[in-house]
Amino acid sequence: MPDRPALVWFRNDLRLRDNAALRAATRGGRPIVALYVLDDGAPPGRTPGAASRWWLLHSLKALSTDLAGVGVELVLRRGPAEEAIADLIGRTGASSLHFSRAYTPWGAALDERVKAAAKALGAQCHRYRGYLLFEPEDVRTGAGEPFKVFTPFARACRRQGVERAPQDRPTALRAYPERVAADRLDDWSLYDGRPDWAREFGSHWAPGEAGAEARLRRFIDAALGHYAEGRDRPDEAMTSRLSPHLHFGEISPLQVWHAIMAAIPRREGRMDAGGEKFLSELLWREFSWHLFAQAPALHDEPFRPQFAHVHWLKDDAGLAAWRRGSTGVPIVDAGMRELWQTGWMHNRVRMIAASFLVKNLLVDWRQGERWFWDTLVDADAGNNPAGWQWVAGSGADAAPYFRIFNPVAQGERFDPEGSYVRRFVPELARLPARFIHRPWEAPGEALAAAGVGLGETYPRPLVDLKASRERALAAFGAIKAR
DNA sequence: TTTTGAGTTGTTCGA
DNA sequence: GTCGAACAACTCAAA
Repeated sequence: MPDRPALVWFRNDLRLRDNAALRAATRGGRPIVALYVLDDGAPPGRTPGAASRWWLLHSLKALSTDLAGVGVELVLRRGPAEEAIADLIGRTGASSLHFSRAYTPWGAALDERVKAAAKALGAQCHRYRGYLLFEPEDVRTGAGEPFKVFTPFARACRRQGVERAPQDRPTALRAYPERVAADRLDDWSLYDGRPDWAREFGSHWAPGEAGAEARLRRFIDAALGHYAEGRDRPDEAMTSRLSPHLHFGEISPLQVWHAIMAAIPRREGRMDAGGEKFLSELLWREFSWHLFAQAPALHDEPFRPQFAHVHWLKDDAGLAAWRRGSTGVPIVDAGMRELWQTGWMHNRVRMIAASFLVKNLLVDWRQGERWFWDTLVDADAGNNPAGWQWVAGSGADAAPYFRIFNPVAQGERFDPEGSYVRRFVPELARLPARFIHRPWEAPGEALAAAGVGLGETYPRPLVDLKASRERALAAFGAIKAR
């Protein structure tokens, strides 16, 4: 009887390096069967959005190519995953199953169903960590409770430390010699290009493990040293842009952590500010998932229950204008158009655009979360709702509700020349810097000279910033009086 | 159990 | 232009 293969189930770990499941499956020189299943068990509304599907398509192509390079075919199947896995175990006689743990409530439930299915067929089931640096249940307060505040959470993580080292990619993979029935990637219609709304994505992103590693290297070489200040500047390319790569697991947070640690020069025990700041951002990702583990309805219910009583406005026209990037507030519109054109938005601008929707337009944060979920290539079931709840003030460790971003002040502070606005809102490109973030205050001659017709080539602001700020203070203030 | 210090990212106003 | 105070208590985490 030939060697019984090991089955590797790829999920959000679309990489060969530092992939514990893949590595364990190949141990002892067993042949492997590599599987990806389209359905991750997500409920309606949490299935991957359009931008995520574009990324997934290209990431799966990259993984298929990488695996083919070592003679292994990536078998594609539709879900339910437990059925696809049972079918493959039956066909190949696989004696073991290896996969990375999922942290979403639906993914965790799927883990259990898959375990049961494998066990029923006599296959050994092995689950590995990888998506996070710290397992959500491993970080606890002195009282044994999960954390609700970032700073003590981060301190606890740093105390625990990151002891593990990333694993190399397995050498000498052996493929299961027989062909297995599989779907064709093109039949999944992850992105059909009609219309070709993602046509620019390819010039901004390189999905796949090689692209992820190149992005990390470039970030460390070119930006890490200036990250502490530069990370807030949407007009400069100072952020890592690793978020989609991390989301799909083309690189592991452990690989990133180690690369940053190796790059940080230690000066008299004090670590470099940029590197330290970036490690802290990685811990924010951990914190989001730590919160998600405490609040499985994170995208749907406010972490602080009293925020369920905020009196949101139903403003479909305002919501539509926000989505389109035609609110009349330049930094907000630039961000929303960056999102549409590239599938990504700078973190600073995410906060500004989200604050504008939630506070100035008083639209329910869930509406914004949903749009980001559909349009971000890094849409993540932990980070996205946690970020929105932070802005809305309903999160565990959120901004106080009276902290309302002034998009003009933010624009002038973080995009001082207006070059970010000029890039994404070309109809304002010729306005002088002193008016670029407040075109409604520009004198007629300045507008005319720049070819701007307010209300014609570029909209007037949807709301008065001062008045809408007051309105938000009143609306949010009302819930604490309860 | 009680107490104490602290908490990502801000804005506005008035001196 | 710059600076400090007010904004609002509240909850968390640890001593």
